[in-house]
Amino acid sequence: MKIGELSRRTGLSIDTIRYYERIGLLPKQRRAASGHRDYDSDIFTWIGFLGRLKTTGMPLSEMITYARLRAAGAHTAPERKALLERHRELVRAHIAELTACLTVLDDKIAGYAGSIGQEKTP
Amino acid sequence: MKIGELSRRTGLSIDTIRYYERIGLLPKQRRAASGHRDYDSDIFTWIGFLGRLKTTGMPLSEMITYARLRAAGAHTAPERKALLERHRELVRAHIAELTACLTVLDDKIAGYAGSIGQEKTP
DNA sequence: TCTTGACCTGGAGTGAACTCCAGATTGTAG
DNA sequence: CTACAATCTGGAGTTCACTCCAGGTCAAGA
Repeated sequence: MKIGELSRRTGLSIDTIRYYERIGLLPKQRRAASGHRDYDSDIFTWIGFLGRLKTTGMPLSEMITYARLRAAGAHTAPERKALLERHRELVRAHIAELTACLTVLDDKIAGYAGSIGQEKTP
Repeated sequence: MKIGELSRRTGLSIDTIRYYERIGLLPKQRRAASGHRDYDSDIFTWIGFLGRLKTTGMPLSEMITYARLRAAGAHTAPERKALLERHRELVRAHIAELTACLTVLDDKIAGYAGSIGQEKTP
């Protein structure tokens, strides 16, 4: 699969894919004779996982750390596990924070519902 | 209250407070004779609310929209309410997304737990 | 009064994560 | 073979949300 198709199928722009490769998030890709990058479908698993990390707010720098550990081999598994566990705690905390904010939003909106036409709340 | 104290009590840096004023998130502040900004404690409510919006991922540009509507008077209440309702939906969606990712993380971590020492998972 | 710390402004600089560009190849449909 | 679409590289540019700086004014304690 060429980069254009990978882009279409992952939603990442072509530039982003090349950028991720440059910074070490994606492996230095094997090239076709033409010099064009040639991907096989294994890449979807990895890109999908990176997407999860990204969605949950992990900075690229930390994903790169993870990618490097992964590339370094099986003996880094404990470190990777620890990294994910730390991240999981952050995500949990973030969800809790968002949930609390949601309540505040609800209250605020409820306040507007009651006061439209003559309100004065912040 | 002067800007230094406000900074200490809100956790926003002095520069950030001035920046927020410049971009219209905080009102053009009344000054003491010295020219120094002079805040009263009403500001905490507003800054606190902005903090909620920020935590939930609202971009500054949209907070500015909200701030402008608020400053324009009570007749903008319906618009503000609609803005918050739209935002609330985004937050809900985001929480759902994070929760789903959390499950993936859990699985991944569980996978590591079972395979440390001889694994080969992504 | 002197000094030190807080505050002022306008503007430049920063880091994160892309995004775009020029100029050169390569691949492919007609 | 021609034209045009896709890809390549290295590097510059963009957006967001701050953060820092220079050069100056103001204030409060010894």
